[in-house]
Amino acid sequence: MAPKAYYSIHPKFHAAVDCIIFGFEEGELSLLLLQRDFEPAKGQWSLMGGFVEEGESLDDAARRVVAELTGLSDLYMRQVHTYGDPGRDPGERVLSTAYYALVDIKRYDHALVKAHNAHWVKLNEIPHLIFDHDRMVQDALRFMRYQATVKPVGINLLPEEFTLTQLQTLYEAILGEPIDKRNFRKRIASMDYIEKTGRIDKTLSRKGAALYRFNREKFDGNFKI
Amino acid sequence: MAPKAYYSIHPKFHAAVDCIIFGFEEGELSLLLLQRDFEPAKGQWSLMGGFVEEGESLDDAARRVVAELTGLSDLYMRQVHTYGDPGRDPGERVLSTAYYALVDIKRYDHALVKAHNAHWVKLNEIPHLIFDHDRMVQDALRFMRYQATVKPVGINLLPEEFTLTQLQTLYEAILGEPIDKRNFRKRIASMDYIEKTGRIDKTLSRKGAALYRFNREKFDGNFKI
DNA sequence: AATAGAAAGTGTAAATGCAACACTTTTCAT
DNA sequence: ATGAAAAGTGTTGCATTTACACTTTCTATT
Repeated sequence: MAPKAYYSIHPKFHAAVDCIIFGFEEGELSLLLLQRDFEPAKGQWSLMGGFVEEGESLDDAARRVVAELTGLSDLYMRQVHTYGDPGRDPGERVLSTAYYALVDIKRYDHALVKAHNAHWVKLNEIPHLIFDHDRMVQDALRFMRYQATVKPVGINLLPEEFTLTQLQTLYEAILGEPIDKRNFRKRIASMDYIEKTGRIDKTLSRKGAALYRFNREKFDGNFKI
Repeated sequence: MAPKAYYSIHPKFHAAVDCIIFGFEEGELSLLLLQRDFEPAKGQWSLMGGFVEEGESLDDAARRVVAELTGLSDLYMRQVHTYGDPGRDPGERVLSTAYYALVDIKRYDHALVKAHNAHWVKLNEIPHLIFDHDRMVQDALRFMRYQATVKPVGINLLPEEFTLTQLQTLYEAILGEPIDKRNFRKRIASMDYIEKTGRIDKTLSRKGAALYRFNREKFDGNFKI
């Protein structure tokens, strides 16, 4: 076994997680940001974060922190990067691991979000954030965009059932460019894991649009990344 | 400013870096692994790692750890992922950030590697490693393979000047599949940042092969990822 | 001096995937 | 009855990728 000194001669650090929480509304991506009514950096904007506790994995800490703010515990989340420069937190040294989360904006707990003084902010209206959170957002956005091109993670931003128009608008928001409707629908049609539910949504058009659903089993079977 | 208690009520953790060091020889990728002659886990195989010290960034710690083993301080390195499950290190709780490094196998310091009881091990001969190092290797390999498909990071595994045959063999090793010579050379010819030096290598064939070099300036100009 | 061996180097044609492009259908509110 | 608004639907050209085999050059050997 290792002698205690093997570990104890080395320093320890606070560990935190910071979460880039993406939502989708009005055809645009938004982030859930805190206007901090607490120290440190009271009054400034930041990501939702929190310290890692004893016996808690990084992934669990990120899930807990996001659930504290949104009330949602079943979100799609991915680790992005760990930021460890000395001085990145001017108070004490903290290593922070960034995670991104994808939220169906119809589902989050409005009361919790309000209690934290958090707000959905559209991507192109994001204010300057504290510490290195601006960079975290850039890194998370790039990573999420990349993932969205190789697997349908974006679907986690939509309700369980969605129309192809919603899906296309979402991908236009994620990629930041318009997509041809016919080419888009051709591509979706070739993905057997995006399947018609048979139900029709009539809230957005007179004609009504077919509702689709993501079939995780078919996807996991056909696809490995 | 933040009250001290904001930080001090939270636990601190040891922070480490573990390095997946790739090399290329005999047409195959290898990793530089330690056969540990020290505790913990003496006698077993592991990645080269080390603790993060006060005032040292994660990137700096990773560079230091790789330099301790190879003597090389100018390597291409990238952060892969941070592993923070409680119990991942059976001794004490340690958060470990994995980095991969690419080494020109002609350049490393043989004495240092020998002193650490380290060995180059071909990818398909890798023994079971301690803790979660097996998973780190899998994650690093996937990440490095992906990066190699979008930018020419593989070139960091070759000497300053290299032949097209060497480059092709390297990419075959990275991607794990054979590549057609004519198609490969057509693609390389379209990359103006891989340029002929005018020099000829005669060590590998009677006829001699043109030596090429990576032009970082041309690449950075033409290409953004 | 001839030659055999070994790696370097070179072009074309078919197939596939991707991008561009505009009109019809359906339904409901007026 | 009709106008408005969104849903839905195929084809063609272009570019990229893949498949495929022989010639050149040099030197070590005989």
